[in-house]
Amino acid sequence: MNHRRISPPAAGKPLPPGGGSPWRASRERLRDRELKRDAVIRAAAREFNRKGYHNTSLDDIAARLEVTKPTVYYYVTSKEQLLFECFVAGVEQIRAAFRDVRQLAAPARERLNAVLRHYGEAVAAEFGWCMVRAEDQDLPPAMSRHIKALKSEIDHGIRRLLREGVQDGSIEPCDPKMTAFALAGALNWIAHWYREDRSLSGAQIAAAFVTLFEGGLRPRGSTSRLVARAPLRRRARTALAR
Amino acid sequence: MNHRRISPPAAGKPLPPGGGSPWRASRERLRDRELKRDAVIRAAAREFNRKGYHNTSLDDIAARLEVTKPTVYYYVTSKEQLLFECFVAGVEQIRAAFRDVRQLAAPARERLNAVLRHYGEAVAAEFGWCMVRAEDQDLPPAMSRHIKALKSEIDHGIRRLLREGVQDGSIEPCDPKMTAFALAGALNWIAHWYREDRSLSGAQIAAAFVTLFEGGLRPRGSTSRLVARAPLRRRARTALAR
DNA sequence: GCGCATCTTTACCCGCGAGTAAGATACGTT
DNA sequence: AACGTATCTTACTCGCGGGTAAAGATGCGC
Repeated sequence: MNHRRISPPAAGKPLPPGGGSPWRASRERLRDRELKRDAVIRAAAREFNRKGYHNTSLDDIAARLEVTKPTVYYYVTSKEQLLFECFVAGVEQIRAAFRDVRQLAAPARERLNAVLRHYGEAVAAEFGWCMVRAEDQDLPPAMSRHIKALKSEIDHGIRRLLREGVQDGSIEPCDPKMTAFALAGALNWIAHWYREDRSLSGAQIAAAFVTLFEGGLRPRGSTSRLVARAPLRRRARTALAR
Repeated sequence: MNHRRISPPAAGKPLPPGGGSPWRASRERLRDRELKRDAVIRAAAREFNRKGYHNTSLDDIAARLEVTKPTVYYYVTSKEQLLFECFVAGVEQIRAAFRDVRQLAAPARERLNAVLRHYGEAVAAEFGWCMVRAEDQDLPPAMSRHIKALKSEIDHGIRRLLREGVQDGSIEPCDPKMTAFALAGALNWIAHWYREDRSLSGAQIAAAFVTLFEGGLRPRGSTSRLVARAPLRRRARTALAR
């Protein structure tokens, strides 16, 4: 998503022709302010994504918006808040995925897959980096607690779906905690490399991952070709611990 | 691994009783220096792990070692180098895993599993955080390139094992690139949460992950109980895209 | 065209933390 | 004892960057 397409030109309603009440006018102004505020947050997300939180100065963000630093502070109270807002925006997409899926009648594994696909897309999207790489260390305690709560909510949402899946038989029995960590980890990690390698869309990546999660590496079905040709390699010299 | 158990008391040879040549003495001093240098790097790794790279000052590291900042600079030329050394130390463990496994006669999937187990343990260990969360953004170009090369080597090592597995039939056909990303991502992510939740050992986590990677979520074997009881949930209100 | 609110700028402050210079201390060697 | 080297400390420098004060610009209602 390119914020330039959205913020300064402000595609929305070009103020109603009837001329408005004083209230109307003030509401319009407010709307404008929030658009600009969003643009600031988006710009921050982009820069954080490019250079990392600590390597991004507010001057950088301001420059990217072609304004000066105090202007940024006019819309936001601190750098921390900027990161926080990005985080929340990213997480919100995932929470939405859980809400959507709750309405479905499908077995838990399919609902889980749907969530994971949205999850992966969110991580690959605008606020993915902020959502995933934001360290609670960088934020004041109140925000940090809030973020942890949100993360925990998502984590437990996944675990819950896993448990339900084991119950309804659509998921192989497993440790929900470890499994949730593995799934979320694989998806979160997308934020680390997707910046450099955008050869696939977020949706494609998510789909590929879900396929792996579902089926696993070990071949299914006909066990015939399983042992087909394990070529003899050099003699084992080291006993491989564990 | 607790560096206090290792570095200052210096478990190794307590200087040979024969008394030494002047050379001997100077060698002993050198040895001492390198022990201390290691202690510095370990201390840095611990602090980076606790508070993050940017939130850790060299004064912090020095204080942890009960020395002053210039002492740290006596053993190391910059903060960046500190991070770099930690990174390399962590990666080295994983490279060792690849070397070990190359000697094995097992099918590729088993060799891959062995690598992944070592990988997971390394991430959960002392330098795991540095290896995994170090952003190339934080390092000067030369180091950054070096790190990327090492990362790439590991990545391609995994992809190669995947391809070999598909060839020898021990691994279900898959996209090696995406699969490698997923596997490594899940394991890398351990570094994010293992600090807070140490209820399992690195080896246990790695084992659990490998089990999931191998088998996947979808139940195997008898398809009998698969459709057993998918309880009808609320009607689907939203069409779940994709 | 005046006054007021909104928005943006210029010009600053200031603390933190990386990095250093130069002097103490300890110790082995002669 | 006297020197030299390795090690560590005290006491700095200095720039970056988060944050702010206060003065313009812009525009809207009257």
